[in-house]
Amino acid sequence: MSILEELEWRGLYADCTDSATLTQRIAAGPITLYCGFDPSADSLHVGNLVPLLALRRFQLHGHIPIVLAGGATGMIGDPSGKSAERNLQTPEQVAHNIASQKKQLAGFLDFETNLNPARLFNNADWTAPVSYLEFLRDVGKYFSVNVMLAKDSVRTRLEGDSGISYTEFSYQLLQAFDFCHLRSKFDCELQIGATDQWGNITAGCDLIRKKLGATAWALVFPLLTKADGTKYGKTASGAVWLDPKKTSPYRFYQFFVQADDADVVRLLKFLTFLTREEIAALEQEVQTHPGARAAQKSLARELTTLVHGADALHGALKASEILFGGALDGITEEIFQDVVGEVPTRDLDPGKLAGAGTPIIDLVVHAGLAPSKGQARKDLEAGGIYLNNVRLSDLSRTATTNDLLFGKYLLLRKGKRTYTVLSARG
RNA sequence: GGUGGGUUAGCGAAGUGGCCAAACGCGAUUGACUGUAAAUCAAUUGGUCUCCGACCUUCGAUGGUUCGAAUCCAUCACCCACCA
Repeated sequence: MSILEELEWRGLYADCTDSATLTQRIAAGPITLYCGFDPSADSLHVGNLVPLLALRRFQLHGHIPIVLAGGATGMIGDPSGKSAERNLQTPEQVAHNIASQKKQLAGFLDFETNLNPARLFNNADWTAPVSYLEFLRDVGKYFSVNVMLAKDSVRTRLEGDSGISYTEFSYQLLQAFDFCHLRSKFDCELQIGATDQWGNITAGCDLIRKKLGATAWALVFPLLTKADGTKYGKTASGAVWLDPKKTSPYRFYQFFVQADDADVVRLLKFLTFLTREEIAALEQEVQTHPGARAAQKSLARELTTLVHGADALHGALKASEILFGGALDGITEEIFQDVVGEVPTRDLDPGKLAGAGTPIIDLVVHAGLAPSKGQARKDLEAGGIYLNNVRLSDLSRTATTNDLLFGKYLLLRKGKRTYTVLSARG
């Protein structure tokens, strides 16, 4: 199966500038391709996985992937998919974000192989030295404003209330310049991205044709959305990050375990390297034994291993067992330590537990599980507060030294799965 | 610039002198059921406390009338509509 056929069955093929010639080109031998990543945060999130893994899929098929960090484009801001003008990031922010993302980007591709090593560039390297006058003459001259205005990303903004600044309007030129540069210096013939990048990518293809008289292809895949049409990768508490400091491996694992039945097969195709047969088997499972959620668990296992490694997966599985398993009877301190690492932790003055102890309600507020004592009381009355995984019902209940696990921890829980560990050491 | 209408809790929206911490809907939180699901049902949804009750702070802002104001009056700010 060729890379294009594989993308097709995975549902990753949305559009291509010329699939017939691209098919021929790919059959003829390894192709160099790239995808850019926007440094709008200091970590990648699950939404970035689709393009990143697509690069990896190409590499596995023998092609040469280039990861492009948007050190230049990140200074401007891509208007695609945005309904309003963005605030500019400071150069320090962009530099910081690039540095953090670079490490993550590097983890998904093989830079060491002799055959088709991946490469990583920062577009600031070739964009920053170009003067404004040079840019207008060498790049701007090839663009028709009429065409630029017709791009979706620009048109929706012009039709909306907020308009678009000259800065963001110019964004497509910068991205086109990148593609053109990579085409001439590194023989990069293909750019991939999500469908919202179509306009920016084809701008590059046009520039390459006009300026270099060469061919280049655009290949885009669908945006990762849920069955209800909303954007995938967000939870109530924000994006799901790849950085373990921002989203713990446990939460990362749980995010995928909780995938909807209607989404899980598509997610397996988009985000894992499982084979067609393996995914078909899991799809069968979803239909015959939905309650077992084998597909969700496979998805979560695959991705946690891929992003965080086997050890982190082990910890996340153990923590899940405890946090969803119920009673804490007989657990060892070693296993509990996994939980401590995966759940928010707050310090607690050990003196507060001495003698009569501290009311549970105060601890719930201290742990950040309730915004006020009144709310904490209501949660407790409704049976939604657990100490060490035992439901509490007594309003006047206090926590004392006797409740400490291993002499230093209190495991406080609200509802089914919101936990905080109170650490009373020292 | 003129005339009229509006600004109420996370959002939408009732309330036009006391029974208003403010109907109702959505959202959110908790519980039951369940598959760590969906749907459904129930409770809660300004704060404090000695919590079946009491108190404190809220209805754009400030000041006033009144025993009593989200509600009446004045000024200011912002939004909308129509007219120029």
